[in-house]
Amino acid sequence: MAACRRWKERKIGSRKPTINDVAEIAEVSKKTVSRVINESPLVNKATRDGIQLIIDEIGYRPDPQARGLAFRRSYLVGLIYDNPNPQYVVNVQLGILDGLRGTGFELVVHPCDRKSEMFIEDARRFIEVQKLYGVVVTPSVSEDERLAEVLRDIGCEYVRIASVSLDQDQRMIVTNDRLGGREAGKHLAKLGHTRVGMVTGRRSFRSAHERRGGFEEGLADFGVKLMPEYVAQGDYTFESGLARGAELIDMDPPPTAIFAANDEMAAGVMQSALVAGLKVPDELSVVGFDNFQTATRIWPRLTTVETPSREVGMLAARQLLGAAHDTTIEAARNQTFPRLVRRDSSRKPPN
Amino acid sequence: MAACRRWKERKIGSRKPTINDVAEIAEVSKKTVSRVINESPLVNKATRDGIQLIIDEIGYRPDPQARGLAFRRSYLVGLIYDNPNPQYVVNVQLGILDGLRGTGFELVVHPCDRKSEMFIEDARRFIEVQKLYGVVVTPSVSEDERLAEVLRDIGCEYVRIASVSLDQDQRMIVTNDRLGGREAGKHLAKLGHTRVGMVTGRRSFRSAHERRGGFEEGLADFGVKLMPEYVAQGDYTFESGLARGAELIDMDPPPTAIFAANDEMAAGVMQSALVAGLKVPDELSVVGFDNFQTATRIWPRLTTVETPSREVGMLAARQLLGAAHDTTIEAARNQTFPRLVRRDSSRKPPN
DNA sequence: CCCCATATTGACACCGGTGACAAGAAGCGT
DNA sequence: ACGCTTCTTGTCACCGGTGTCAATATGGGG
Repeated sequence: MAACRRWKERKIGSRKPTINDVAEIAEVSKKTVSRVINESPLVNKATRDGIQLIIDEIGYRPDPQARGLAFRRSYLVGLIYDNPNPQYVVNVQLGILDGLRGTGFELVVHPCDRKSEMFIEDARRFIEVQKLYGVVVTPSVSEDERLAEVLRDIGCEYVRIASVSLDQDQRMIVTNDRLGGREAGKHLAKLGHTRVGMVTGRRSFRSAHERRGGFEEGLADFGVKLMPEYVAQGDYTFESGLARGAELIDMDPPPTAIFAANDEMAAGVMQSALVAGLKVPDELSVVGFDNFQTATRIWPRLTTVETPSREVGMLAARQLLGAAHDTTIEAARNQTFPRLVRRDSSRKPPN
Repeated sequence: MAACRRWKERKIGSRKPTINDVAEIAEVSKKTVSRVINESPLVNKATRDGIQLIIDEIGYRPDPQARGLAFRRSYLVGLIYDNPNPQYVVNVQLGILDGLRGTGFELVVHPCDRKSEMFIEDARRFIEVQKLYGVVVTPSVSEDERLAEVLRDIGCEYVRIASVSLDQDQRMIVTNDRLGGREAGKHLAKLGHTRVGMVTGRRSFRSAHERRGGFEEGLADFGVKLMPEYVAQGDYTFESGLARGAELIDMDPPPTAIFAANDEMAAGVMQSALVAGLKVPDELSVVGFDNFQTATRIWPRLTTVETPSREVGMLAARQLLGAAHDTTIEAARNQTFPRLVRRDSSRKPPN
């Protein structure tokens, strides 16, 4: 084998080795080498081993562009998102990369603006031009059926991440936000809260309805009812949490606990409580959703519901590739479950 | 022109049009079409216009893979980072995408672990295999000279983002953290603080030294000295801010103001003040660095120094591509300047 | 020993672009 | 009219892989 290293020095120099180099050294046709790198079963074991040895020795890596050209698709996976929360995006990204590691696939990011009328055409062009192998779509774009249709139309593999199953086909990772909301509701009800408020998420996000619905269910499990007048419409921004929180606190009587549909809004609610001179958690309990960094940076530290977003990304990537290497040992899970993280912003109601 | 659309229907069907289709419709050789899409000046204007019309009409987009194969490089830009702060990463990412928009380049993300011994080889493989056109490197990997050397070695375009200029060649975006530290120092000194503490950043990060050095300069501008015993070694994590903050507060006499080298640590310091029953800003002023979301989520809202990270990303992308389209109208700026954001966590010292 | 099915390999065109170079047309001076 | 530039375009091989199909061994049955 040292021979082939010398061979390499002389013949290839510092150039990146190609399939032709491997073929020449192994004295076989490039097609045979191609079969080896594609793990075709039609190669004699001895031949395969010999070629593999040479490949390892000279450090040959097939060129994804050439391969893609011949295969008519690339070794790229796209991440389509319009989620404004950086922590979420980065976590999902990391998760996808976890799932992609060692597969030769790379991740191309593509934020988009769902409000723009061009975004569908944009995404389509992006996918078609790059011949993406597949894409992962996060909320809230993942809820756009037009996009899903385009994806099916152009025959691109895809996985949608969403709080709830959106279609019959299984190309989804479901985060079960409803169960998360339920955890929050049960938690507050068990603590003894009965006059409970909520700041909901942006109406156009599916998760907003799931989280609210789940919350009501969780309360109902303990016979507590979420009264409509204690429900304020937020939009997942800190500012809306601040404003709606202030309104709820201002009611007579005020709620003894507020569930905000995400941590950003929960931080807003806590700040409005602070401004109003209300002590959290003694006079007001607050529960959030997401368990992002903010949850532990504010004081008191926020009780919240966590969705394992990095794991979600990994599962999405696995599912995407599973469609390729069609036999992953086990069918990857296609959903995750939220869990309650108890911290210092919730306790039993006063008196 | 309607003719060529009909032509398309009949001949191409729903297939993605290729350069051959364009050539056939225009009745020229594919090489001429190639010249048009590459904006070669060696094409007759009439010919060019005719071909361009057809291209637009049938919606032809050159295949980046084929182009890349022939050009021996891809139309991909890599982002290499190991920065743990999601907000920073996302901002830079968005900025790069801003700078890439409309150029046909796409962004491939590649987080890495600087502590791993393989990370250099990893990055090299990533770049070579994907034949990246260029890469953007963020702190703190950007400070790794071995990586820079590898990049030069394999002839990959690159731009390093760092707090201070690291090499003679101009492949950098400099964020001038020293000036930011100075702003913080001047701010506290002007408020009248003289017994000032600091929690520094991780020693191995260049920015930590810049921010500290700048801070000392800013204080010195007003005759204030940063006493070594009031300097605590942090590592940019919230936890270190919490611990070092508690220690500083515990000193006798305690500092009347603390500058933390990033917002995460500042949040920690503020939490430790809260725990110690110290009122911010009345009894203790706190200033951070970064102006990330956390700064406005905690209470009181944090006075901090902002680095325009999205703009940094955009400039990096521009500079990268500037090397390609070698005449951008004006030489893009290659540095940014921090600015102080005054909020509620700093005021004049007590008594 | 011959015939045929199976296992293994290679030849060749092709994916969709590009570079190098040559060829044809047009304009110019003589 | 002729030779020489300059402008414009085309031919052909090539980038580094793949699919198709044919060619060549190999082994078992009659």
